[in-house]
Amino acid sequence: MANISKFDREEVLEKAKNLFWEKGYLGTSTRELQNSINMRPGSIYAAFGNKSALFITVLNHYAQALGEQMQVQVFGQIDVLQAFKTLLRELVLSPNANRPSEMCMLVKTLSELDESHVEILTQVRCLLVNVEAMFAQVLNEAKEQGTLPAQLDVIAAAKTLQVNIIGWRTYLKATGDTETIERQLEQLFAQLALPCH
Amino acid sequence: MANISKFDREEVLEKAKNLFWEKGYLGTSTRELQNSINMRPGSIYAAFGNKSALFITVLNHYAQALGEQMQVQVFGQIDVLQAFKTLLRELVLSPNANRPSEMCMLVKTLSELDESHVEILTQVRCLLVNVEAMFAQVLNEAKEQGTLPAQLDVIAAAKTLQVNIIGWRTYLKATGDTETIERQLEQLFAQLALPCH
DNA sequence: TCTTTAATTGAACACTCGTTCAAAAACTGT
DNA sequence: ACAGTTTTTGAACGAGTGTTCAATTAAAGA
Repeated sequence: MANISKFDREEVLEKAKNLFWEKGYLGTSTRELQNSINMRPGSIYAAFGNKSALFITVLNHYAQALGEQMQVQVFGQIDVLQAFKTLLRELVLSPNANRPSEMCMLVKTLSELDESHVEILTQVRCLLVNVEAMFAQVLNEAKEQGTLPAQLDVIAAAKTLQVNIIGWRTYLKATGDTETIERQLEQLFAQLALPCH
Repeated sequence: MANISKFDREEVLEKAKNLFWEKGYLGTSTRELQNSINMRPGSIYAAFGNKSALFITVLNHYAQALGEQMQVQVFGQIDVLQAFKTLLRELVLSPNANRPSEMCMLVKTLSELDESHVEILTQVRCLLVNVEAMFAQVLNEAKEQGTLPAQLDVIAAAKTLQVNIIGWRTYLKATGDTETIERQLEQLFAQLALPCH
């Protein structure tokens, strides 16, 4: 088993992430991967196992980056709800960011693979649960900060957020209609702030 | 150019649809396709061109079936909105239906492919626009029937429906949590019926 | 410095991919 | 029944797939 230095490993995972994110799991060949991360097949297999194991490692790397971004840009802020909305806008509408794909990598993977790739799907499902939990955590903290009504069902609202974000990013890839999504995002947050529903 | 009888062609497209829908465009090999539709490569290529052309034909077949279902099960009914809601519940929650995938085939395709498959993506985008237009048509008719308020912005509501359905089906593949989606579906229709927002 | 251990290389493997095409079979019209 | 046309067949092609492994290079320890 090979040992890559922590710095290199980060860089390698970042490049692999960009390629996988853009082309998908099936659409990415190991040959492209080799060029992208500048490693020869033997080294890759020594360090990561095989294609699917590398992919799962990349998925975890992707999710962890998201978690860290949330930690810094949301939970570290005074008004958590406002910060969350800002991050979401940046993440979904991304006016400038040159992401490999408009889609969330987790959702893209969930969409492209059938149940014959159980290991990968299981991991994706697990990571999506984590994301939803983070959303719930944000909403809870917002409740404590008084920016959301006390009666709000946080669990249900987190699920609604998840569904909408998935829909938004996919819809954007289909239409590019940012105005509509901007409006829907605004409307959803307005709805959350309502005393009851 | 081969000519398949209309009956056979329908059957072939149906089987190809089921395979492509389950495994995706990249995940389906022409070899599997040959077995599934029981045609030899030469015949397939004579009848449909190549893999991507066959796939596009299948996509159109898929969308047309959806359109016909809407025509019969929604526009043919007395209460259009109610019928639409029923169809949606069946389509999204599908308690018994053994569909090849929980996901919408158009969305699955949109998700899995990057811009290197322009022809396919373009067709998917076009078909999704048609679906959204059908939604708008339903809402308009519901308005005329008085089951939706006159002030409703039909175009915006159709987009909201589209986004939510995409989100619901994807979320269901991730979690299998039908109760949540059932609740969200109910909530969305309740919201549409509100005089204003 | 020299031996031992670890990591990297890239050619090669067995297989699958999408696609083609000459030959065989099945129809058509007379 | 026969010639002409269309359709189907399936072996074969070249390129690409994920993966392996003996040989080479680099690192570590004495």
